[in-house]
Amino acid sequence: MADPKYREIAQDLQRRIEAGEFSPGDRLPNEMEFREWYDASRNTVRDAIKWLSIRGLVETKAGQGTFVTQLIEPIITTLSEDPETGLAGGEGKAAFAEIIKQRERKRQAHETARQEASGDQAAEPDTRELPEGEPHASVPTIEVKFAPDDVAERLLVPTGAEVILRHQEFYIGRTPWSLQTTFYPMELVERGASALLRAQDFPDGAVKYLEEKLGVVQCGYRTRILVRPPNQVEARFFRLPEDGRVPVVSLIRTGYTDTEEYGPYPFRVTFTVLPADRHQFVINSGNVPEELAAQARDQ
Amino acid sequence: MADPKYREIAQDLQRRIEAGEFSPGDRLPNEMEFREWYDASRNTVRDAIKWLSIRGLVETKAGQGTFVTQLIEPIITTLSEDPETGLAGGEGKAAFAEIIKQRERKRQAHETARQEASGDQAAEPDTRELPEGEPHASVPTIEVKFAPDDVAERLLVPTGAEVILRHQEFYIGRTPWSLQTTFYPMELVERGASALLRAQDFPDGAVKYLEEKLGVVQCGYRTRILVRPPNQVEARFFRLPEDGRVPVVSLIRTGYTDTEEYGPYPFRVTFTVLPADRHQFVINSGNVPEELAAQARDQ
DNA sequence: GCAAATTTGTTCGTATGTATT
DNA sequence: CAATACATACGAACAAATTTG
Repeated sequence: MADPKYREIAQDLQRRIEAGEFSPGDRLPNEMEFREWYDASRNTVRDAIKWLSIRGLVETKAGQGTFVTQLIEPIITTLSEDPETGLAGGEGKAAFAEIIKQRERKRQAHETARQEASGDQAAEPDTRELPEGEPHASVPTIEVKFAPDDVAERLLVPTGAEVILRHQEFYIGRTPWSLQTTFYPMELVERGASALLRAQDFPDGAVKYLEEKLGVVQCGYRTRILVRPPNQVEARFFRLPEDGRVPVVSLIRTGYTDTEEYGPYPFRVTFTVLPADRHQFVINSGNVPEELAAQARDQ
Repeated sequence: MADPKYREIAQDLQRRIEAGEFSPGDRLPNEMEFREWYDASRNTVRDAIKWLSIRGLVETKAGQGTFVTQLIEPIITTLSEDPETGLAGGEGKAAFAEIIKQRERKRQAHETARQEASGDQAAEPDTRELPEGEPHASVPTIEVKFAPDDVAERLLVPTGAEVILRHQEFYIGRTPWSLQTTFYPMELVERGASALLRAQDFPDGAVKYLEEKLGVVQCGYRTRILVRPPNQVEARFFRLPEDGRVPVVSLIRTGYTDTEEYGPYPFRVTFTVLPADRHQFVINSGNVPEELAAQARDQ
């Protein structure tokens, strides 16, 4: 009992929103109106709105008003290998194919839904949109740096050893999609993989290049997934709301090779960062019947 | 340019914290002192602290003060199958073994670190602690319900069909760890799996039980991963901070079976919820040399 | 066990700044 | 340029949680 007033207001508003009194995208009454509704001061109303905003239910826009958050259609990334192509999910170009496929599925689902919509109590139409435009990558930026702790630990090189850093930004049309940074030990360049230092894309990916150039075959990889608040660079790139409510997912993928000469060792570590509010991930284990795998809406 | 005052203060404090002027767990000066430091009103100082608090850098405790957030040692869950045991990661009992193993590794790492600590500029000691006590599960609660949309879609039953819901809470010692709810189609009970309705644990897991009882073998499963704000029940169970800054990770795992009689079909869907600030996930693909897999600290 | 002191939390009022229409 | 709506900033008072004496 006896919640503070601003939370009572927030919860009443949450109830109203969830009851459908306001729909996603709707503008809410302005602060002055709420002041009268709830007989509270403007600051208290603002506290309530802030509480809802942090929880992602509403968004405020200076000069415009407060709006019920529009759900975002999540982009889904498969992190397990494709059993057919054997391709690693979630990285660079490999992910391009997936977003295209997902769009196609969505289009088909819409068709089906339209045909079935002869029924009356039709489920609410899914108005969420995937970002428009083609997926593409920025030109990579290259740096040679001293390995920070976490990179050194993963590449099994001494802290402070020189490593190559290749950084790319990915977009879907004009929507920022992901930030990706890969570290390679300098040793690969010394052994002849000089193209790692050139600021240009590898058409089939850097892993493929290393395989062809040096015979360094990726025999396996480990992906670590964690969730954290965005740093300033990330918040700006992804245009995340100022209030810091949207976390990012960080994928840390260490690739291993195994040669007779050197034995097994890690040869690259890739950090991929994505906003957590518009990305989901899928892992298939064993035999998942693709045709049944529900394209269920997310809870 | 010209950031608002409260953000200038917040960023100055962030810089000081990151520079080590205050260490994790330290109490910061109180609001009145900050008021003098920055020549700002108490409310402005509070706005700055709130900004840091949402980003997880500090925590406020009424009557005590504001503290630099203590890093939490993440619990790591492997979502790919164990190549030896073939066991699904992240679920119920299977996860118990992992936390035990992780603790053991941590203990060993500490030993090693102590021996190497003869060096001078020793890396800061990792003071983060894993939760104490043994992992254990609550007695399951059972319900028979009409399938909500998302469950129905995943189990390929009509919306509103009856399903069995088994819910459990997992703890490590007295620390809440995860909430787990599994839905089974009613049909499994009709075919004889009546123990699904009994409020008791399956010592080897429900999947094993269904295999032995009905010959329903899980041939594969798909795990969907998403991040979202906690609902009220989750926030209370996990004792998440009131300010709503800690999101939860939701794992949705659909298990498939494939029989000659019925063909392939989904036979269960499990929703697992974990706080995102103290959990990380790992997926192994291909051949990852276990002895090399870095126990790196997280960025 | 209680009372005082300390510290953050809530609520009001008011004025001015900034973004958008 | 004017009107509207949210954002920032200050001041003040009291409430609630916690520690300390």
